[in-house]
Formats: sequence, C-alpha cells, structure tokens
Amino acid sequence: MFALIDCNNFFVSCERVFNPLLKGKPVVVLSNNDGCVIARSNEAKALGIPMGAAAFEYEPFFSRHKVFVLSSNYILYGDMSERVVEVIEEFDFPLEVYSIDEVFLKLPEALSPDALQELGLRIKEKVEKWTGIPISIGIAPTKTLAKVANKIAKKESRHKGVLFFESAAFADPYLAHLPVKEIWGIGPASDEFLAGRNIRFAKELKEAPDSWIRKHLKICGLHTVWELQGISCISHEEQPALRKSIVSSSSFKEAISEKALLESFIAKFAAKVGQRLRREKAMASYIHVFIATSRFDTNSYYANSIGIRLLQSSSYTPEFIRLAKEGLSKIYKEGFRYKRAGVMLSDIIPTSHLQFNLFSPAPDPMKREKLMGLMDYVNMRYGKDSLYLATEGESQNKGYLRKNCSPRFTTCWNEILKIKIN
DNA sequence: TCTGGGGTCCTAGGACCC
DNA sequence: TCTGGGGTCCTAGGACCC
Repeated sequence: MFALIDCNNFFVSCERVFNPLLKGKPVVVLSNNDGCVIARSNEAKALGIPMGAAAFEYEPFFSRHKVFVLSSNYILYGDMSERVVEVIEEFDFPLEVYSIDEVFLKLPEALSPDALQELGLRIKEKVEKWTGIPISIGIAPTKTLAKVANKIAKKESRHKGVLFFESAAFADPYLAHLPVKEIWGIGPASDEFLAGRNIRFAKELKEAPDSWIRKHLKICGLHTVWELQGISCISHEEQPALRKSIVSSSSFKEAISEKALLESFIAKFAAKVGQRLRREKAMASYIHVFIATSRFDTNSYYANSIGIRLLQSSSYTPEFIRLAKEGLSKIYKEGFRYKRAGVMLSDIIPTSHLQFNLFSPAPDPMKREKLMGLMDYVNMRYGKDSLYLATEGESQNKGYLRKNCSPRFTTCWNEILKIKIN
C-alpha cells in the first residue's frame, strides 16, 4: 500500500502559519519577478483565478476582490517542507520525498483497512499540530491511485482529509467522474488526444485496450493505465538518486540586449550551478548554455542553445564560467531583446569516481578544490554573494522584483517573528 | 511595459559499426 | 537492372511532473 501525503495549498499555508490574518482570505503567491500565480488559497480558487495567471493582467481583479498578493519566499517554504518531512519520519515507514509539498510512504500490507484509516488520521493530526500546515492523505495499492485518493480527499470534505482505497475497485465510483487530465501522468497533449477519441473520464481510460494505449500514449501511458487497474508499476524510491542535471536560469525583469550584461548573468548562472554541484559532492562534464527572447514576442523570436563537453569532469567555477561565455558568444545574436537565459550541467558523477584524462593538461585539482571550498564556506558563513567572481559583476546589481515578500521567519535571526505583548 | 524555475524519462532519428 | 540487415550510441525534442 502507498500513502501520498500532500500539503494543502502549500505556499499559501506556509504564509498563513506566520500571518494568521491571511486565514479565510483569498491569497495568491507569485513566481519569481512577481510574474504569474503559482499558488492559490481555496478562496482564491473559488474566485476563478487560474494557476499561471499573469499578475499584470489580474492586478485590477486582485484589488477588486481584496486578494492578498505575495511574492514567493522559497527559503521559508523549503524550511517548512523539511519540518513536515521530519514529523512524518517519526512514524518510521519507508519514505520518499517526492516534491517540496508531497511525500509517499510505503505501508506494510499486513495492516488492516481500519488500522490504515486510523494511521492516516493520526499522521494528519500530528503534522497539522506540529507544523501548522494542513495536509491531505490518499492511501491505495498504487501510487497513481493514491494520488487520486488524495485529490478526492482534498476536494470532498466528508472524507476529513483522508481517503483509502482498499483495492482498485474501490476507486471506480470516483474514476467515473474524474476527468482524464486530473490523473497523474496525463498532461495537456494526452488529454487532447483522448478527448478526440471520446475518452473523457478516468474510468474510460482504465478500460481502454493495452495495445492501443501502448501505441498512442507510449510506455508511460500504459503504466498509468495499469496503475489505475491496481497493478503497481511506479516503485518506491527511498534513496534520492544522484541528480542527472543541475540548472540555473531565470527570466529578466527587463529584456537584455547588450552582450556584456548577458555575459555577466551567464557567469552568475554558471557560478550557481557550480556551487550546487559541489554541495552534492559531484562533478560534471557537460555544460549547456541557452538564451531566448520572450516567447510572447512572436515577430522577433530567437532562441538558441549550445552544449560543450569538458575534457575532464570538473566542479571548478572559473572553468564553467569560461566555457559558458565561450558558448554564449557562439549563440548570441545582435539586435534581439533577450528575456531569459540559463546554464545547465549534466553528465554528473560523484567526486569520488573522478577519472583523469590522459591527454588533457592536468591542473592541480587539490588547489582548485581548496579555492572553491573556501569560497563556498565564505558564502555560507557570511551570506550568499559575499564573495563572487568579478565577471558576474554587473548582474549583481540587478535583483529580482519581489514587491511583497514575507520575512525568512525560520532561517534568519534578523527576520524572526516578533510578538508584542501589551 | 509586464507571462516561473527545476527536474525526469522516453522516443525518433542520425551517425557509426560490422 | 541491381544497392543488406542488425546492432549501438548519442542527441534533440517532446511530454510530463511540481
């Protein structure tokens, strides 16, 4: 049996823990640069604000309906997420952290239905009491069905936040009314394809023939169908695997045309991926650089990317910056207004597996490691960006737009919650 | 004027091999 | 007149997730 524990409206719930005035009110949290809506309270959903709504378009709507609009505070959400996981860990079942607001548990088959139901309620109560974050729990024989159970537990208040499918058959009455696009693994493309074939609800998909599904929705689609039938295809992953890629990218507040400025951003992205790579005690041997103009600007759209292979795996920021700049000059074209750029590392291996290249000149790896270690330490001890490479210079003056960001209540002494007693 | 960022996996097709 | 068949590896692009 799998349990999926999912935090309700997670980002909004984190904000509400520290600002109770937000309770019962419509609240939205915006993406970087306050670009679009990435989290909504139930009240905001009820007003019809869609996920991904552009903030500038909705501004009049927000003020008309007194919606609380917050910038995202990822430091706070990340820390709250860890707290939720810590509480769930106390129950001592094999645990998989699936995303910032979701955890799968593998529950023993030996537990009776009553015991499972009761366990669900206990977990819910403890997490809510200890962290202040409301959660929903779905329990079922497969992960996909646990996702369905969770979704319904969240939507229908009669389940009190916990729904348990003893077997796939128990899910049928719900699958009959669940639109296919609400199933985990069915995205917009599959949804459109299925609609064209008159398959609109989960139950119809569940009953479609294997060979037809395999042909049109490929192996992933087939697994989804089997999971709906109660055949577990997606396994429990307790150990997080080593990352396959690390990306740093962002949209710019204002479009950039000058190469020099773009270069300094690319350098900053390269430095950031390098730092994250070292934190994972890993090295990479492939670096990818990409730039693009606004995807909404259809008359002069330009996007390009380039990959460069390193002679030998590395985690040395100056080398990443050098290569990233080299890549940039190959894809940069004058006369465009760039709105987005990024750097990605891949072909990642643990530092302990490093192989030396017989033919590449051997820089002293110990020296490099020492230098990077010192830099990472300074940045950890004295705050990020205390120390950075000169080439990132210009980008440092250009922050993100974050008009209404809450304090880092739980991770920064200067921003800790203050309580006044009169 | 303004539309997120960070991931994974699968597949098709090209280059290459014998 | 006629031009194989069976592999592997790599990469780009698509679809999906939160």
